[in-house]
Amino acid sequence: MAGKHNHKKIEKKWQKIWENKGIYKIKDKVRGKKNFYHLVMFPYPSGNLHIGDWYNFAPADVFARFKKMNGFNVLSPIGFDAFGLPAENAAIKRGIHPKDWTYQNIKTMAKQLESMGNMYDWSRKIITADPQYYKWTQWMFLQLYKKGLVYRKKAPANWCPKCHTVLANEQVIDGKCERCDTQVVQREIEQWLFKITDYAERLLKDLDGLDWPEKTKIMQRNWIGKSEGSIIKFGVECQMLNIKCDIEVFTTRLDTIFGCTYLVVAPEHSIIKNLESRVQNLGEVENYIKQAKKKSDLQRTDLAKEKTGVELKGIKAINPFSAKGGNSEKIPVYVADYVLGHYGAGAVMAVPAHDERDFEFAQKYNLPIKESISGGDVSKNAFTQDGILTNSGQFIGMTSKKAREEMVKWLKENKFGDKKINYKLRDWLVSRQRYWGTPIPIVYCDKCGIIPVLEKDLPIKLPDIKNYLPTEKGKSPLAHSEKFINTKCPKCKGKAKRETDTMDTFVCSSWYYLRYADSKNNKKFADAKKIKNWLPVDMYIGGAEHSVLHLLYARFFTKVLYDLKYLNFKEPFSALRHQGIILGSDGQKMSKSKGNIIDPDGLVKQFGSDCVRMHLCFMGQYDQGGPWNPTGILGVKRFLDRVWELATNNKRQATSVKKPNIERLFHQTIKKVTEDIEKFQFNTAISSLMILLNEMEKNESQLSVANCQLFVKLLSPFAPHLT
RNA sequence: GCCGAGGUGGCGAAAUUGGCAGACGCACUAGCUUUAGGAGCUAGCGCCGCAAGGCUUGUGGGUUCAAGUCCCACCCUCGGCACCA
Repeated sequence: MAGKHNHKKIEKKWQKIWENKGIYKIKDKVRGKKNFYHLVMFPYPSGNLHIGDWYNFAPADVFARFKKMNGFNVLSPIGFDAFGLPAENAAIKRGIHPKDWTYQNIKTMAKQLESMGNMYDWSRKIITADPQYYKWTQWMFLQLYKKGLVYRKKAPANWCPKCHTVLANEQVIDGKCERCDTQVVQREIEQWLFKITDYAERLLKDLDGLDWPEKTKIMQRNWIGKSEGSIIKFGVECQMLNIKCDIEVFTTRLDTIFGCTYLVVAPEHSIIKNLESRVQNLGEVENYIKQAKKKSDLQRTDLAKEKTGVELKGIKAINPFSAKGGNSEKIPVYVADYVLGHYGAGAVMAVPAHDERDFEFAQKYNLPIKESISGGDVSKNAFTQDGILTNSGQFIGMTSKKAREEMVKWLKENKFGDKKINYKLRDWLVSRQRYWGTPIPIVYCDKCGIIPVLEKDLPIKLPDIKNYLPTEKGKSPLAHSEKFINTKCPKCKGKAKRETDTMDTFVCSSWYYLRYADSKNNKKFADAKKIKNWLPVDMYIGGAEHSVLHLLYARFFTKVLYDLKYLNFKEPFSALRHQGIILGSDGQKMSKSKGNIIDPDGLVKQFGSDCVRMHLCFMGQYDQGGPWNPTGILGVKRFLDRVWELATNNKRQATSVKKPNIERLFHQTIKKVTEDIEKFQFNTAISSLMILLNEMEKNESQLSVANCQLFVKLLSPFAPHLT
């Protein structure tokens, strides 16, 4: 064994031995061992394994091996998130069929993954674009459908003009498409949605018990955006009135209601249509609404600096508190696009004295500013904090908090409103007008209407069509395929047509962690017993970019399946860790155009997989990332060569010479490495191993074979191929 | 604007129940060694200074025998949200 450390030969050798012996084929149960489900977020087949993928998978494998050495029966599976826009766009760009492109990439990437020497159980591999897999994605859709959690709606949707498809709200970043950076526009399309909002409260509450980064939990909480307030009915008065109606508003600051000097409704608000005949300046109003609708979401927020609106002339609202007091005060009603149609009641009571937005609007349109909470100077600025009520009838002198309680009581007693909780979370739009995705298992029958496909008819296979390019009209490419669309109605057996949209790829990844437990099952998405053996996931590792998307959707699916009694747990991922992002040596985000991409294959060739794995662990804090240092890896290379020298020295005496310092240092290092890996502090674990090696070399003559073997063992989660 | 994370040598970073700041590594310098090296070994390496000595954890205050660590104010960088009433 002595001689220079030849990583290429050794790594190949061990990888072959591992494979032949099948030591990473994990049994569902091993006597005397506890199961540990260790999972990395599966990659999408982009073409090549990126250094960022390595940074996710390599340190994660260190943790998995560590757990295994600690006596757990560790499942560490891998697969491919194969459907979706990124893969499809890349294929289209190269003029290759998405299927060919994807499966070709999977082949290369599987090979690259094997070169890492991770303890993956390849026998459980899943590919979400395989019919055996998406059969169950479709089955999931049907379960949600049965439970009333799927609905169809024609509504303005985020449309990416370049990808030719609708996007979920979560996929629109700064008004642009998450994938191609194109400005997203609003477009009216019929589409399918999942009622994730039904689960808002549970998605919020169940975060508390999770061992997740606090940051991620906060991001999810903010995304769900719970706010507690009240709903208030303002009476409406028109000239020549015989219509009696109300405008409902939502507020969290009921205590400020005596300062309300006008109402604002969103351009989408139904009151405008309903009272059309009473609006004296209808032309002006309609024109304003038209202008507002033209704006994209981005423009609506970009124009935040300058608020605009139009009064609905001829319509007045009556504050219920003043109405009851006898001298009902009539206040004007405006339509303005700073009020959102989809949140709360789509209308607000404007209190310029105590709300910055209303203040700005009131100043611009010369509306009265009436103080109702003391503590600020409302002639200069809106005073938005809580305080003591003034100018507020029977509530004068109360604190804001107390007033809110008393005023809700009053509202309820007088039937003018009630408490109300609102969430920012919106339903999950899952229709995609694209080829490369799971077909939605729905059929349209002239007689029976919209009918779900029967479970026994699954999977509805994605046809191999040549014309897979997205269309500008907003029709899925599947609409071209006569063979695909024409079918029989599952109910009346008459002629019917298939839904041609495919599902958002996040649907595929919302349940894949369950499939690994039983990836080849033909009868169920996974056997209940096998699920019980492994789930929930004990440690989940992946990028922070999924903080709200994938992680929220997966939690939603788990809860639905729990309610349907398929699962006995409510949360899929008990513990979660994120890796940081590795930047180019120039400190910039890696990209082909900047030419700063680090190629992991080249590094492995030059330094070996152990060295690359270890360097990634040594770079710094795992969740931090940072610029790639091109020379830093040399230190790890030297270290591994020195370990090799020490470990392969045949002349070493078998009997241990008791050297107290060394023995003590061994104990300290074992403790430190153990604690640090548990905490994902791989960098300091390695540094302690380096310190130990330095000491060992200084006392080389006194080292025993056992010392060296122990050292190699300590090192083995990081460098599993050594010796 | 709001929420979150962070700011320590030339570089990546250690160290926070307050106790010698800079472990470990990269780069660098000198010497040894090698036919040669971008290999190996030995030594040095926060900054200023010939030295004695002084200074040093984003900035400014404060608490303390003692502060990177605690308190107050502010600046900067990164990530997220963004008219959510």
